[in-house]
Amino acid sequence: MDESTESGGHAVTRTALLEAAADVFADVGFQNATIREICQKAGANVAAVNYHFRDKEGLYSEVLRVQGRLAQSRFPSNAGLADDAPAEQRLEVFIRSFLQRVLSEEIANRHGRMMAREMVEPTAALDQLVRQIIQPQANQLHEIVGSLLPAGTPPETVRLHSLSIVGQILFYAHCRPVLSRLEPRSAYDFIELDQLTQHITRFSLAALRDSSPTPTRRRTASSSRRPISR
Amino acid sequence: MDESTESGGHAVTRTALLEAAADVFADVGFQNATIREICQKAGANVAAVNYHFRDKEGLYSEVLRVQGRLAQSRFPSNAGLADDAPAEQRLEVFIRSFLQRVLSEEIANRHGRMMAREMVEPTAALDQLVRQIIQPQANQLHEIVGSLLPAGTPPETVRLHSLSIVGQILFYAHCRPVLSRLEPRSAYDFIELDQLTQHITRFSLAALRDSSPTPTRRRTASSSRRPISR
DNA sequence: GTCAGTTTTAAACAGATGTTTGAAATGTCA
DNA sequence: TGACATTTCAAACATCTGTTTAAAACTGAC
Repeated sequence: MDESTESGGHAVTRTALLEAAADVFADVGFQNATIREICQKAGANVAAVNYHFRDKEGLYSEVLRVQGRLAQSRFPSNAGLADDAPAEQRLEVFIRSFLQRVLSEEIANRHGRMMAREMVEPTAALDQLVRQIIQPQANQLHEIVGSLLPAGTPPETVRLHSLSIVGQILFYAHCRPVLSRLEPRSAYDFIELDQLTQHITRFSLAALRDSSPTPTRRRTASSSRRPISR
Repeated sequence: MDESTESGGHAVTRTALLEAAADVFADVGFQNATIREICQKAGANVAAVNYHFRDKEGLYSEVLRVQGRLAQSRFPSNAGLADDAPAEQRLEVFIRSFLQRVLSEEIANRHGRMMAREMVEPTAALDQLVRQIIQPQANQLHEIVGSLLPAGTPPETVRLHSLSIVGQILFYAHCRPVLSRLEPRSAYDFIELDQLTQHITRFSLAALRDSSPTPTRRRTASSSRRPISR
């Protein structure tokens, strides 16, 4: 009953389920995925999921685990760049591999799409994901951004700048449906990785270079200074 | 049977349904919302939705319509700013009201949250939304960004820069679950509108000022030049 | 070949959910 | 008031979906 370690033993059905489930979950998300569709794709009986993974959620979190490891080896964050490479270069590499992880729809990349969904409509698995995958990447980006900003920049400012970079990247993952409707015949549908990487890198580097003192409170036009209510 | 124009006649149930539905749809999205919960909140019978709006989707699109008009008057995009105000100022106002529309969780703002959901997990209503709401805003932003970039900047570059700005904004709307988990005790949960507006405005203005020639193709480190497959 | 353990299977179960129905209630207007 | 249309209601209907069950099929060691 302990399946926690995929302990060899040709569990062909189990593997087929993981494979099919990855496809379906990445395509339609946890909620909209049906066990029946997954089992059909896997050529298995409806009861197979419950037998091998306890329940739908067990299958989901296992898929997340497996695909996570897969993605990590497929698109390593540092992309084989030396740790002492110039920060500008490390930023570009970080942005490129992030874009690949999240945007690429090749078969290898169901993880990115699952992550994108998990960010917007979280399941119970998000906590684990944040700890194991998102947090380390955030730290890495903070380190890069920190070394691109003047020494002594407060951590909060570093964080805000990092988030501005991540936001630009994730936008293309989250809002693709809107983009393709905005300008159907434009290049939106057919984004080239290099072009996008270069734009976001340049845009962000320019912003970082020009980082004015620190955005501590300054009154501006028509500002109402009210917190965004929760 | 033609309810297309809300033709007076004190249809109290109809109104209550629209009100309750706006709450529920904004909270949990179209899929996860149940007619039974909406009707209970509205103090109406389960059949009421089908009677007044044909079906669940009819109710949804009507809610979207009504809330759209409401939001437009609540958070006007130009925020009462003169059309000939300096572009820098127009950008700041644009960013602030966008943030308000999308992030604010006050009662008035169910539309922003519905839009955010619609962008990530579209329903049939997205086409209409893009045409009526998103497209005009995109044009407005393009105009602002265009006038901040050197004359003669190709439209594609203007678009990329605009998207970088929108991405920063929407990030906070879409990824809040992740943010609050990343640093639970930090200011993530309690974002102040002014601080955020100022950061994104400065970040973007700096990037726009420094807009290098045009990011037309240049080979960089470890670049693989492969399009992001669809 | 037998037998214990594992895996698969068809069927049914249980609950949720959008929708329909036909009667009852309510409102409108002459 | 009485006749007609509109609106509400409880109940049932039809699907869909995750899960369980108990029997059957399979596997591998002896």
